[in-house]
Amino acid sequence: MRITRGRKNILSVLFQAGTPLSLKEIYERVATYESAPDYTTVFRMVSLLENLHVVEKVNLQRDCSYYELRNPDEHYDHLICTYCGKVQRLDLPCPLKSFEKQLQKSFGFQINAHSLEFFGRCQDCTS
Amino acid sequence: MRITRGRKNILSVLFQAGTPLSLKEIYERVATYESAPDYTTVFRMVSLLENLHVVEKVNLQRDCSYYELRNPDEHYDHLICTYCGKVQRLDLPCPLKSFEKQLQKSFGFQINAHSLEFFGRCQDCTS
DNA sequence: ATATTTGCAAATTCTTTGCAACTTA
DNA sequence: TAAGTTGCAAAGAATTTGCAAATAT
Repeated sequence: MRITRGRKNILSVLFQAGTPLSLKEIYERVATYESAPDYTTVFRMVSLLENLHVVEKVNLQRDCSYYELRNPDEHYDHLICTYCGKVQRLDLPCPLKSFEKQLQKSFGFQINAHSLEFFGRCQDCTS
Repeated sequence: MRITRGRKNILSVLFQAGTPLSLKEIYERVATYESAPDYTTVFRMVSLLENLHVVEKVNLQRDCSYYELRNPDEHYDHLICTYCGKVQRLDLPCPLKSFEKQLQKSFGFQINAHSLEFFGRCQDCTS
């Protein structure tokens, strides 16, 4: 696998984002760089990164998929404000670790991953 | 709002399902009934029910949306087997109630809903 | 009779693929 | 040069809408 200029730029966009981005958003942001890759290239690059578990798909209950960088051993849960649209990562230790062990025991279900998103109203939209 | 035969049938399919269904699946199942509604009707009915909070959209990380009946005051988390595709409802008290309160306090984020799905290998696929 | 609901066809939008041209090691 | 990568165009698929005909109250 080759590290081309375009790919570096896509990674750079993802790295700077701090919040999940749609393919369209990645494409638009990367378009401001030199040698901007085309939409298909963004799609293929993100799919590749997803297969390598470097990028994770996040479901924001909108009309397309969103993606964010992750570490192989770490993943994020999210707080999604349905009023202003802001998406925050939940920077707390995931509350489901022990629950997952319990599930494993009671149901014999071996858990490899979970997705957890909270929807509501953020501080700015409450006050 | 009128309770037509077609709508009754759609509700009946959802009621009997016990697991989230895609629009296509609902359409196919309802097609075995008398006076089967067309796909668009299924779409519109399910959208309507979703707006009324009678039906909830579930993200199974597949290529389309899935829907299931819910009670106004209750909702389901899911165990999704990525080997055989089986989807089980999690019939345990949701482990996030107290965590949500904590979030409310520490982040000032007022939570209205969450989606929680576990992915892994079910008992049948482990043995 | 009036308002709602339905079916069909077609538009939209997101996602994905084929292939020839182009790079990069 | 040989393999991987890119762009363009177009295909596929899920979702959504317009509108006239049909139906329920």
